[in-house]
Amino acid sequence: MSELRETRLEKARALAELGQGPYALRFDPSHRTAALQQDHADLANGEERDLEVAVAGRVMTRRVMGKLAFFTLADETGPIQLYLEKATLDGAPTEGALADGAAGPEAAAAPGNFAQITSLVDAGDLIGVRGTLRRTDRGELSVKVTSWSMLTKGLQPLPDKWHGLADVETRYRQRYLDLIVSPQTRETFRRRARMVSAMRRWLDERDFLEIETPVLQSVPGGADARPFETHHNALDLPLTLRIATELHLKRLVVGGFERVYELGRIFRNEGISTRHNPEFTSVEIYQAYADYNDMMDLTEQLIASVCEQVCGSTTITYQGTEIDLTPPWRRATMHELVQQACGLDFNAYSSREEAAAAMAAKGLEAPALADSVGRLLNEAFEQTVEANLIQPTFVTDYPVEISPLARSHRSKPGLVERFELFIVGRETANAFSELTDPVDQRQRLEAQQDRRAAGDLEAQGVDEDFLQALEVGMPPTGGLGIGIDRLVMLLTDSPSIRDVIAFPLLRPEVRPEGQPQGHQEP
RNA sequence: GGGUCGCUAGCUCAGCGGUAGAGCACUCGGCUUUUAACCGAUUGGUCCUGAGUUCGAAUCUCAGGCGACCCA
Repeated sequence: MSELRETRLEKARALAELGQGPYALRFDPSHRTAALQQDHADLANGEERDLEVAVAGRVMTRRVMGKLAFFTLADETGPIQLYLEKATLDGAPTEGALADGAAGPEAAAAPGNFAQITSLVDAGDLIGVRGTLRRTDRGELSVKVTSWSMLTKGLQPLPDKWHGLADVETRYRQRYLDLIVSPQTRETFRRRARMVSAMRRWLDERDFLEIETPVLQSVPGGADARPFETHHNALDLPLTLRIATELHLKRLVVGGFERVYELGRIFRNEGISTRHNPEFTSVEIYQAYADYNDMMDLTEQLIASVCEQVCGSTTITYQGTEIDLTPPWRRATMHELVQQACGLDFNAYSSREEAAAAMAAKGLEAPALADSVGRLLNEAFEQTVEANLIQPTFVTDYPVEISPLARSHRSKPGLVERFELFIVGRETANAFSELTDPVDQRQRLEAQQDRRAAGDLEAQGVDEDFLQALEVGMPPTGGLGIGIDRLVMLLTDSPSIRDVIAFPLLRPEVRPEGQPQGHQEP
């Protein structure tokens, strides 16, 4: 059943007998393949260039024809063809083919060498080669190999070289295989890394200080979500994984850091979908002496800048739809948007019953948990507006009931100075003029706790330590949180959050009892 | 949580009640300009698991597992 693996193990033993690893210590590539492709684009078909190069990578394909063979070798930057000629590999040693002691003995030109590389090297193996450059008659830049060494023998075959890895489950469970054979997957994670890096650079350049705050917390807060629960043994202390970084970053603002941010992992004990993974990455940004209007400006500039750097433009295509991220973005209040979408003016309702009746008349659902006009407004928004906000839109001025950490609106009773950013129908950012009044904040959190007692598992608790910090005095502050994963989805045209998380959470794979992990057999 | 779809060789898939198949990969033979190399031969299976219906189940039914998508 594991004939493939057994065959490869035998080859590994044969290589060991030849003094060829098969698990080398190191190798010194002189170039990466993309650089060679670029630097020698001028080399004409059939021409050789007398430049000694050394490249290392994974053998992706093999084409053996008698006394000549072509392999495709890929390093991180891409592929290059290996030109393997029996006459060259079995002939007299050349000067450049001397063994690299640190890499172990190399098979330099010697009788039988061609047979060895063609019979002992499989697709999937990692090898290092030395040779000169040659562009073949068919126009493929190649390394004409004079010596080679096995760096790591692969025991498992690669996925189908033509169809690649189509099974999504395998792509998630064995992401390394996906990365080996799917250029698109590699590009997605490169782009993600560039995005995160660009974001940090943008913030650092503007004097924002990145400070890490605790993941393990006694009181989860800063968001409406259920936490993961864990336990500290030595202190015999129940703890939860953070559901937001908000409350600690605000403590830092109290402490005098006027511009802080944290880009890191958040954990929410919730369902999984194309937009949700239980652990995900957010960046929260706090700027003293700023309000939510400033944070809208900041959000536009930050995201547009990152997009420009990563995609080369602020106009992108997501799943076939053109998205224009060029600032400024549309700003509209939640009330306006709901009224436009379904004709209901929530300013006109003085009781929940009135609002619920109006919603029912429009065929909208009014769940029992939505026990106020404000919560119903939010319901109406989610049911009629949210999915249609395709181009970037700041939705502003939320009901106070669903925004316990945001400052009351300067002129609109019952509302707070809050916005959420929607792009392609998805919540991508959330921000407020922060609530700095400790008395108001206590009342808001206590109201949350009452809801929790009444059965709302996502309602927040009262963080006394945070309230104490507010009593010391927090400057007026604008706060912003951006969902990094959803932004990566947007900028990499990925339909699912699992496409932008290297190892998304999956149920453990069931394996036959007593069988080792992986696909190998006993 | 509900609905729909999927799970067959290492990979990509066909087969849909009558002996488990193809391409690629692997193994062997041939081949000095291939690039999905080609030609010939061979090898490879817990048809996701379990129960049921049937003379006979990969195929039909039920339950379960894992996944995808949609909905809440």
